[in-house]
Amino acid sequence: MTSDTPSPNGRQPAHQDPEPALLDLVELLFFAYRDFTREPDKILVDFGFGRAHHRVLHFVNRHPGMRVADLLDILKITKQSLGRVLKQLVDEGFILQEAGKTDRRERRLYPTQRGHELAEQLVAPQIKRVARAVEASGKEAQTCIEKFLRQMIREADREHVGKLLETGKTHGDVSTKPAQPRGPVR
Amino acid sequence: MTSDTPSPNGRQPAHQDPEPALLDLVELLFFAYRDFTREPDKILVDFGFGRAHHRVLHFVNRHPGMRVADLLDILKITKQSLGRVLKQLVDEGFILQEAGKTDRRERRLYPTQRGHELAEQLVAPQIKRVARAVEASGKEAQTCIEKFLRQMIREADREHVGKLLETGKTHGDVSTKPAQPRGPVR
DNA sequence: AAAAATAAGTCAACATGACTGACATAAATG
DNA sequence: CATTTATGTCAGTCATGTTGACTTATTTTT
Repeated sequence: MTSDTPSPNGRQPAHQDPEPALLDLVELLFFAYRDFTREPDKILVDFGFGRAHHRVLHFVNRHPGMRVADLLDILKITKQSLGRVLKQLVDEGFILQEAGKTDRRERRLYPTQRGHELAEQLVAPQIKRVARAVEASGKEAQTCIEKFLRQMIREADREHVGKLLETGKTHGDVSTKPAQPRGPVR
Repeated sequence: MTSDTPSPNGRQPAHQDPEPALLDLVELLFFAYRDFTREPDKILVDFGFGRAHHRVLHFVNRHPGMRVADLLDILKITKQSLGRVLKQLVDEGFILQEAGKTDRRERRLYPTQRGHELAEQLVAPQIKRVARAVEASGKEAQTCIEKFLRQMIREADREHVGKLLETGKTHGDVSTKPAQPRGPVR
């Protein structure tokens, strides 16, 4: 038994939180994320896709020329799991594969026109939601929100993710030079 | 084709973002959440449970006396899905059910001692992670982070969630009066 | 008191996306 | 030539979600 007085029937009273505001953040993060993924999920249904497809497509769209190994590294799923959704995306013309120029074992991944469009369609409601939330929080809040989210990433990955965000900005095709892979969404 | 000049082979160049900082937030949210759920996931394995169990147990622990209908309402999953994990949690002694005092159709849900302890064990790393991230972002950041996360919740649910967070603070048992249900985690 | 509505539980069937572990192929590297 | 690497694949399993129809107990409404 804990410090709380237990009911005679073995039930437990609600937990007395040492820092209620932090627990609120924990729970708000759940709700925020739940709704953050809702709109894309709805869109995906029409394409017969699921979340996994979104992740992969988002990555590849933001990082044309990304390798399978890079995806595995960031999604942290198994080859099997990735292989299944990737194959579907390729078969249905959303992603195309190409042998690496310098290392022909590699399969470089690129979004097709369709893939690019779907990726945009999926991320649009997420950007809109974030944009509105930032505005409603006061524009100056953006800095601390970004800081907070970065700090939420486990220390071992933090720098890596930082680089991914950077290289995501440098637009151009990366088919010749590996380039750091970058973040998915959801 | 979009405004970007497509490669001759049908590949698409990386997307030129209208507001790169917002897209960063979108992706950081993914990474933050990914790592936010990692530690509880690891713990759950030892109990033969998954994320669904975490959600249900968290709810019930924070809201003793919650009804099945309340859980369904907030988790937004089907009775079948909830039923499966709830049954496991009951069978293995983490949650107990009791007919409502005023309305005996209801099944009021309560954490047992074990359930209470597991819920605490699961939320602990999440609180720790949030606490550290808040501190590293400057303590004054907490306000705008909370604002932001609240605004990320879809408008239709925002007030409801606000109430849930409130009632979660009022500690006591709610077996006689329904009380607003409250937020899960993850 | 009979009828309707509500809370919960249940059945059967199914889809998605994750897992494991072993193995195959092609190509690069030593 | 041997080894390592990048990728793909086979076969099977599990967790968690879905749908829709139906039952039971109980409360509420007419």
